[in-house]
Amino acid sequence: MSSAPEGYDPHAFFPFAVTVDLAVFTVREARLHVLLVERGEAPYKGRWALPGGFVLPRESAEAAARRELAEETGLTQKSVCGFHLEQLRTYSDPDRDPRMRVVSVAYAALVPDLPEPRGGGDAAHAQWWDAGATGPLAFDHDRILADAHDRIGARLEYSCLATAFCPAEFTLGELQQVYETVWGVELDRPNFRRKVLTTPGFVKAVDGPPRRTGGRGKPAALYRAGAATALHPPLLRPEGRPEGRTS
Amino acid sequence: MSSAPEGYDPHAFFPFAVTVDLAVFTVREARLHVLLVERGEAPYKGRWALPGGFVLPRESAEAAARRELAEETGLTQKSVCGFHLEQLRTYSDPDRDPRMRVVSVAYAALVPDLPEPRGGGDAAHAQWWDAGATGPLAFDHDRILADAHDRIGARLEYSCLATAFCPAEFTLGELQQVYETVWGVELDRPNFRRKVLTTPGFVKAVDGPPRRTGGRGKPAALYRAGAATALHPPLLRPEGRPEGRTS
DNA sequence: CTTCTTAATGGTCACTCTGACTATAAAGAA
DNA sequence: TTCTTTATAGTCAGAGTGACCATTAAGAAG
Repeated sequence: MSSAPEGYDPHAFFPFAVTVDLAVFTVREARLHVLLVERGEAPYKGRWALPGGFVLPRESAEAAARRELAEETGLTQKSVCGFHLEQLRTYSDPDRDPRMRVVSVAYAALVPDLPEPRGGGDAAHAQWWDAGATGPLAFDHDRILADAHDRIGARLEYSCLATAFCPAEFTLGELQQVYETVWGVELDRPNFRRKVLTTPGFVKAVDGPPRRTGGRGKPAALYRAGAATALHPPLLRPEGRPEGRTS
Repeated sequence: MSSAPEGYDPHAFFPFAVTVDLAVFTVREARLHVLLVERGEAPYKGRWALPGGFVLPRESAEAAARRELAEETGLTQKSVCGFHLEQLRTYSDPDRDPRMRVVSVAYAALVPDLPEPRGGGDAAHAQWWDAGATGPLAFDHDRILADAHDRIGARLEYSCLATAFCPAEFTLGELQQVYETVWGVELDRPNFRRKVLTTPGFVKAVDGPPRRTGGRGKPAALYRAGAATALHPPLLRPEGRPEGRTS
C-alpha cells in the first residue's frame, strides 16, 4: 500500500535530507589518524564528528564527498582529486539525527600525511585524531568510523591501495608501516618485501638508484605506486586460523 | 558556503526522495537468475526494472529492503528474514531519475530456488530472468545489476554465503554449482570438496547417512550451512594470474 | 544380469606461496 | 673502530592448491 511496486509512486514521496560523512584517514607516526571536526551547535555540541555536509541539489554523493574533502583538508579541489575516495555504505536509521530524517552516505578517504589542516574556512575546525583514541563521537559516527576502519583493513588484503597513504615516492618500509598501522600487527620485513616485489604492478622502482635518508640504517630504495589495483593472490593478515585443522 | 562544516545546517536542507532497489538473486538450472518487475508507467514504461520502492518515513533502508523483498517474492515477512540481504552501495547521480531527485540504496538478496513469484499483489508483476540476458533495464539498473553480480562473485571468495543460495540441506555438488554459476567457470570437483570440507564451519554433515536421489550417479551426502561466515583462507576464483612472474 | 554411463568420493603428486629465520650491506652513532 | 639500525638477499619446511587418477554406487542400456 505504501510501497511502489512499479518503481516510483509519487504519492509515497517523503522528503529526506541526504548528507555525506567522511572518514579521512592518514598514517602519522605509526598511528592511524582520522580527521574530525568539533561541533559548534546542538545536538552533540562540543562533541567531535566526522566531517560531512549536505548533498547539493545538482550534485552526486561522490561529488559532495570530494567537495567536502577539499574543504575540510583546506586543499584545492584539484589537489584532492588524486586521493583515494570510496563509498562505504549508507546509514539510514530513522533516529540517527534527533532533529530530522537524515540519510547519510559514508565515504572513506585515504590521504598521505598532510600538514595540519589550517586552510582558510572550514578546515580551521578540523583536526587529526588517533583513530583508536577518539572519545565518543556525535551521532552514529563511532559506528561509521569503526566500519570504515574495518573496511580499509580488509581492502588492504585484496587491493593495492596501501600506496594511497604514501607520498608519490616511498620506501618499502613506509609501505609496510601502512599495513602494520592499519592492521595493528607487525609484519616480517623480508617476507613483506618479497610479496610486494613479486606482485606485478604493485610498485615500480624509481629508475636511478636514488635513496632516501631517514635517519639511521642503510638508505632504502624508492618506489612509486604501480598500475595494478588488485592484489592477486591477496596479502592476508596474519593471526586468525579460527580453529584447528583436520590432519 | 553551501556546505555545513558543523555537520548539519538547516538552511542547506534540500529534499530528496530515498528509495531502495533490490537485486534478488537465485540459482536455477545452472544459471544465475534475478527477479525483475515490468514497469507499467512512464518513464521506461514496459521496461523491466529491479524491484524497489520508497523508504517510509519511520523505516531504515534495511527494513525497507526487507519489506520489499517479502512483497516482491510473495512471501511473508517472517519467511524472508532468513534470506541473506546485504547493502551494496548508494546511487545518487542527479539525473538517474528524469522526474525528480532520487537517491537509491541498492541491496543484494540471495535466496534459494523459489517457486515462480505468484503471490497476491506486487509479486504478480515479478518474474525471474537470466541475470546475464536481461534486456536493457530501466533507469541505471543495468549498472546496479552488474555491480551486484560483481559484488556477489567477490563475496563468494571470502565468505561462506554461497550456502544462502541453497535450501536448508544440500549436496556439495549443489554448492559447487552455485560457485560455477555465479563465477561462470568450472571447478574441479575433488578440489572443491576438499576445500569446503577442510574449512572449519563452512558446512556440517547431516548426522545419519541420508542421501539424496537426483537422478543418475552415486547419491550424495547432505550438508547444512555451518556457523562460519568468513572463508579463511579464501576460495579464490581460477584464471587471472595477471602477468608472468619473476622466476 | 552385464555393461555402460554418470556422479560422488578418496587419494596422490608437484608446484606455489608463505612464515620463520639467517646472513650480508650500508648508513649514523658511540 | 665498533655498535646499532635498517635495508636487502637468501634458505628451508609446511600449508594450500591445481591437475590428476582410482574407486564406489547409483540408474540406463543391452
